[in-house]
This record gives sequence, C-alpha cells and structure tokens, in this order.
Amino acid sequence: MAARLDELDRKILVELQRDAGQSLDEIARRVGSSKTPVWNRVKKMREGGVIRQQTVLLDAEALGFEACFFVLIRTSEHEAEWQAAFLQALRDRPEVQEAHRLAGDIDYILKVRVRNARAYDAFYQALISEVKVHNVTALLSMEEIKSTVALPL
Amino acid sequence: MAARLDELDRKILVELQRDAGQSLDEIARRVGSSKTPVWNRVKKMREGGVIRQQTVLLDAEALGFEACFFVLIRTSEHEAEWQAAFLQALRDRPEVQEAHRLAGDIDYILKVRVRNARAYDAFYQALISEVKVHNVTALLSMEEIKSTVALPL
DNA sequence: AGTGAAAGAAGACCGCT
DNA sequence: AGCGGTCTTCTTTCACT
Repeated sequence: MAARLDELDRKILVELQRDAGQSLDEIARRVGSSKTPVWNRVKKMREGGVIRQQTVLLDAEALGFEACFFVLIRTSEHEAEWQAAFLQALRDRPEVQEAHRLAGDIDYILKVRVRNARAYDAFYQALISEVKVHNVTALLSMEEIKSTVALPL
Repeated sequence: MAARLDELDRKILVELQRDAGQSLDEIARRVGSSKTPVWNRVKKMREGGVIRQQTVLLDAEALGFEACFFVLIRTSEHEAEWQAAFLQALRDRPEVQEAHRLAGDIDYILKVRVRNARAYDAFYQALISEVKVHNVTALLSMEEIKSTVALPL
C-alpha cells in the first residue's frame, strides 16, 4: 500500500496541500520542473489514490458551527453486529467529522462539530438511543489552537 | 463574524467541499444557477474568509503515516507565559494536526499524525522537554472509521 | 443581481527525444 | 521520463439587462 514516491512527487504534494488552486506552471516553477512531468505525476497520484480529494476548507465559526466536542466512548459490546451498527450510525451523521477505534480502555473517539451545545445534546441523545454504549465523556473545545489537514512530508 | 449567506451560497459551498476541482459551469448546473453569479459569490466568500483554503486530501497510510494518536494533556501551569510557549510549540510541530484548549479537567487535546510509534515517542519526549505538563495520556488509533473536513451545511 | 459574449489563461493530450 | 507545441476547456471580465 505504501506508494513509492520520489522527491519531486513529495514536493508536488507539499505544493498541492498548501494551495490546490495554483496552476501547473506555478507548481512546476516552485518544485523546479516543468508542466508535463508535474501533470503526469499528479495524474498518477490521483489514480493511485495518494491524492484522494480536492476540497475547500471553510471557516466553521463564520458559518455558525460554534461548538466542537471530542467524545470518548467506552462500550461493553464487542460483537460484530453491534460494531457494524455503531459504525454505520457514525458514518450517517454529518456532524461527526472524525471517528477512530482506539487501543486501550477507551474504545472510540469522535470529533463532533455542531452549531451549539443544544445541537450536541440532540446528537448525543440520538446516538445513545440507536446503539448501546457503556460510558460517554464529552470534551468541549474552548479554542481551536491549530487545525491542519496537511501531512508533514 | 457570522456571515449572512443565502441558500445558493450554501449550495455552492456544499459543491466546493465535495469537489473543488469541478468547473464553474458544472457547479452552476448542479446548484441551478449560471456561471457568473456562482463566480461572483465564490469570489466574495473567498474575500470574506468563509472559504479559507483550497487543498488536497492525501492518503496518510499510503504516504507512510501509519500512526495516529489523540493526546490528552493536563497541566498545573496556567500562566500566560507558559501558555504562549506551549501554543507556539504545538504550532511549530508539523505532526500536530489539531490542538484544542478544552473546558473541564483535561486542559488540551491534540491529534498527532506520525510515521510510527517511535516517531510519536520522539515527539512526546521533545514536547515535555520544552514545556512542563502535569499529565499526558496518549490514545492510539487502531482504525480511522471516518474522516471528513466537510461541514454539514 | 443575472445574462451572454469574448479574451486570455490554464488544462489535457500527443508525438518526439 | 521530460520537452514543446496544440487543441480544448475553463476562468475571468465586461457591457447590457
């Protein structure tokens, strides 16, 4: 699964992460190459799944999403059927931005972005009515100190 | 700070979040408008800071980032000077993808993406040598169930 | 605030090296 | 795998409604 990329590929990815809107010529100039090789490599990395998606990052607060919670979940259920239902519930809820299954005594962590505390409560009530969880701790973010999707290539 | 956007603006943002690479014509068609108004609105939302950045999402595992930790931090220090140093340390470290200051007895949560467990340890040792923290708990992700940056507009 | 046209830039492809 | 050229498509602007 680990793609073999050379230094030029990595430089291209750094540029795309920084600004996916810039032209091929500009990227080529910055990485010390020219248009065609950059284009061929980008195409290959898209097809190979290294580049997954091109998107925009929005200002959550400006759009009214003023609350962000990290949710720690412990469960006693570990059967396949329960897990499938739980995963599907998370995937279906758009306010869940991240969901990870963990090692250790906490089983799952979620990042949930909602308009306000009331919206979080609605989410929480809906979730626990759908699937049985043993223990839930919600951590409320007071301040987003840093947020990036860029990998440190 | 809350930008006032109409239904068309929101539809455009949904499309841009889904795929920022598509053409204006295609976006216009999907949202039921035409090229110029879409372009004017996108421009305005960029200038107004609603649209922050255009970027690509990469496959972390394909690029060798196989470990992801959520780090819960408690500290006894709450002086301004300590906090400034701590924040700067987090911002300077590229493996820290997210950092939030929390309400409650846990003070901070980090999301740290690294190549392997050893790289996490190196990060951890470097961090605690720079700033004094009272208690650190690392939660290791076994599986990324869901990951999105899209806001549910 | 939306329409239609028009110029300029950038993307996508190809044959050659 | 990179170079240069070409065709095509999109972006960006503007005068009009």
